[in-house]
Amino acid sequence: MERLIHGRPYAETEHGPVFRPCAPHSVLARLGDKWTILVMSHLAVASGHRLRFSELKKGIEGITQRMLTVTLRNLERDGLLLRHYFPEVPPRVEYELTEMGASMLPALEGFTTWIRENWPRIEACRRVHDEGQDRTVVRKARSPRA
Amino acid sequence: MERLIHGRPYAETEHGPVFRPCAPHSVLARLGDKWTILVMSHLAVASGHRLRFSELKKGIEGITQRMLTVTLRNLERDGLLLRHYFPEVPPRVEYELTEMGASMLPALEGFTTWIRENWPRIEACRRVHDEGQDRTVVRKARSPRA
DNA sequence: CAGCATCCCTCTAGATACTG
DNA sequence: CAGTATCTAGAGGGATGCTG
Repeated sequence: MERLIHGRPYAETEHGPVFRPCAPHSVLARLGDKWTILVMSHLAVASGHRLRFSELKKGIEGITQRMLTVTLRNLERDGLLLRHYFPEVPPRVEYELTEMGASMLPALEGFTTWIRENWPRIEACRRVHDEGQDRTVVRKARSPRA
Repeated sequence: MERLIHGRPYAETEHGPVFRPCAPHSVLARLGDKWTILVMSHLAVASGHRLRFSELKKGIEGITQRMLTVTLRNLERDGLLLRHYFPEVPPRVEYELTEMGASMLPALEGFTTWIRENWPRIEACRRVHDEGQDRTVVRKARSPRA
């Protein structure tokens, strides 16, 4: 028996529900990395929806050449991004979201709205929780991350 | 000047758009980790919307005690999860999503729908791309991850 | 039962140097 | 300009052992 809960497929078994090994996870993991969403967002708002490597690098504070390259290659591999190479001297490369890539951000919009609305509360919860931990001993914060 | 694009705030500068240091990223990074969504999904569909530690462990294939504990503590820290401790012998602990936690999965639904619809295409793109790389030399696939 | 503590290994991101 | 190659520090995650 296959059902959907919150858009996720799962099977009902005798031991309770079991969720699928999770195709969504692979996508969420990609989005959860440090630079992917920033790159996609910049391409989405760019005039002509295209940007050169150096324009992306300038527009994204703190990204290194290497990480920009890696992020772009991963997006290209997933079919979310096109790479246009112009063999000039000096070389010019332009990046552009594919149709699928461009359709992803609007699909995410409902969730980003939720995040914006709930973020202050999440932050407040973290502060309260972390203070409660800091009795007499300084402990490592649990995955600060960002 | 502050605007919204796809639900994300950004500022228009003389050098082009600059996105905020990204509150959403911290949330997406949490969701992108290996177990968080599985834990939340199980709690969402559980009868009574509560599960014991051991029930979660049994319901999530492959998770270790340590990772389940870490995941639960992180969710608790963010105010997405409540921990109910019953000082019996042997001890019993039940976990339950908070109102905020329960509201997160429905907010994510639009996006998980997008993922389900586009996942086959993403997979196909990856296969094609990876084959194109495998000329004469076997290279490491770029972040297989899942 | 529901954990915490510890060890260890892998993978990632960042820094740096070099190149077509 | 737009990368690639290499090195390293640190986080994430698994295995194991111990405990209130």
